[in-house]
Amino acid sequence: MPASTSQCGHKPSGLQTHCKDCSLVGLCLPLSLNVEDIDQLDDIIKRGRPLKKGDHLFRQGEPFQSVYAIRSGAIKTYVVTDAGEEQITGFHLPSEVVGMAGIDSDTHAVSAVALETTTVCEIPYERLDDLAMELPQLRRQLMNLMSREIREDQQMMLLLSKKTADERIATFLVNISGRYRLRGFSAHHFRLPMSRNELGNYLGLAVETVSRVFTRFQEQGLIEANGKEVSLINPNELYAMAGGRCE
Amino acid sequence: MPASTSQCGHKPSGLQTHCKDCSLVGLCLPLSLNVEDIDQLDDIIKRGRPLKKGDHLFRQGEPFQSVYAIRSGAIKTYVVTDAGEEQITGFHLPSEVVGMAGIDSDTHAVSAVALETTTVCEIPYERLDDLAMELPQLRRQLMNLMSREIREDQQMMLLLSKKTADERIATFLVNISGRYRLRGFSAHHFRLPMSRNELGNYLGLAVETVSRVFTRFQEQGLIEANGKEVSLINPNELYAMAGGRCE
DNA sequence: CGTATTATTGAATACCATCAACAGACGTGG
DNA sequence: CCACGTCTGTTGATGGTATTCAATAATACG
Repeated sequence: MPASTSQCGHKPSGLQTHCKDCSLVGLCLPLSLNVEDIDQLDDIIKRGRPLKKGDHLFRQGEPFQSVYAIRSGAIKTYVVTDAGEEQITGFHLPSEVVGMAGIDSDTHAVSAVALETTTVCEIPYERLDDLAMELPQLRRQLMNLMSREIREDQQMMLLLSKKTADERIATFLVNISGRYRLRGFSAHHFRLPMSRNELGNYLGLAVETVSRVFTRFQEQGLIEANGKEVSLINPNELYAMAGGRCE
Repeated sequence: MPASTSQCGHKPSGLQTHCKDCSLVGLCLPLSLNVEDIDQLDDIIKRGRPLKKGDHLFRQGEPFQSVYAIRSGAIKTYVVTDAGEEQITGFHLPSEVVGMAGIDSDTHAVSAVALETTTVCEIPYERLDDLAMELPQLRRQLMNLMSREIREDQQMMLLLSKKTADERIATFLVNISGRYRLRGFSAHHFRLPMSRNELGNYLGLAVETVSRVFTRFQEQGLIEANGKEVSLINPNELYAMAGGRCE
């Protein structure tokens, strides 16, 4: 199954696509730019060929030159400790921008890898920074994106520090459901792009715990799950269990 | 004891202080600005009277108007869940900037409270944003600050997700030690501005666990602790235990 | 079609939280 | 200055939640 891009009306943008034709223009960096400004941003963006599942977009420690907006597919970002264990820091869907944790150093702070076939827009940071000088809206949008990421990471700290396994999974499901809806996909039925293992890693749980909670949620009639296919049967209950704040 | 400002040569800046006279100029927002640019930044900064321990600098949900650079003292930031429980998202020392998680909304995303007598520089965001248009260095520094915060939050996610209680405390001690050294204070002897309770909350541990780890570390000759006074006896061992990455 | 990876389920263990009691620090007011 | 109450910190005993270990089942992949 060709994943997300086929689930709704989004056109999988071809290599030549421009920002103004992209269905994600209302969510992505160009948000609130006027037409001429969008063209300027468009000029500095490089559109590469698709990444296959498992391909790295960049690796922790590599020279930092660009940030990347996801056009289709899904990306996970992760950090590795000295001990070699990895911590997934985020799953990223179309319109989201990855790589911003590397801005203040000359190397990438995280690694980014495709979870499925994925296309991205590469945005050279030097040129983006120049452009941000001229376009106040763009500068604000950049700051907003980073601010939002800080807020989401802090919500994640809350989750990892205070929530039970059930609450973590519920929070995750409600959160990703909302993000799919924002992008025009079904909020109640979707295919998770990540494995149970990656989900557990991200949520601070063992794989087995993730599995157990999924089966328990099914027994309780909260969800139906068949591998990575998930349907939310009782979103309200999940939302309550998640403790409200999910986005 | 009048806390941090008396521990080394830093002059506790009076109300009239300007950025160019501030001992923190090499760590704070003005970093890498030239003299004239610093004056421009200086013009938009409001310097208020000190906050007493327990005073709120701002509260989650209040209108977002400014970010704040800490001049002396210490601040904790925290989020509260719908259930009313709080998660501390950071402890902040002089030269650090708080409030940036609220940039992309019109309300503050976290609350900020003084842990001891604290002075701050208020920086109205609208004017900072305007100034960022003219001063490329300032814009970069702002982006750098946010980028760094994202990285630190992600390291925190790693800690909360993967580390044991011992590793968490060791990581915290090594981290704050380095931050004190950066600011010209002793790296091996300091007074923690937060309670055991707050430390546990931040690190995802129960108060009792924090207490036990502190006593165990003392028995092992790693530290000496007397309430909030802490000496690092064997920093190398602590560093190893922390798993390297601490900043 | 066979192998490797991923997912599920069960049993035993470990780590930390919780509960409870006490000790010490702090601050207030007598 | 000391008595008092409150808050914070320490220590011990117990229990729960999630991990770990182990085995099997299902899925993906060449």
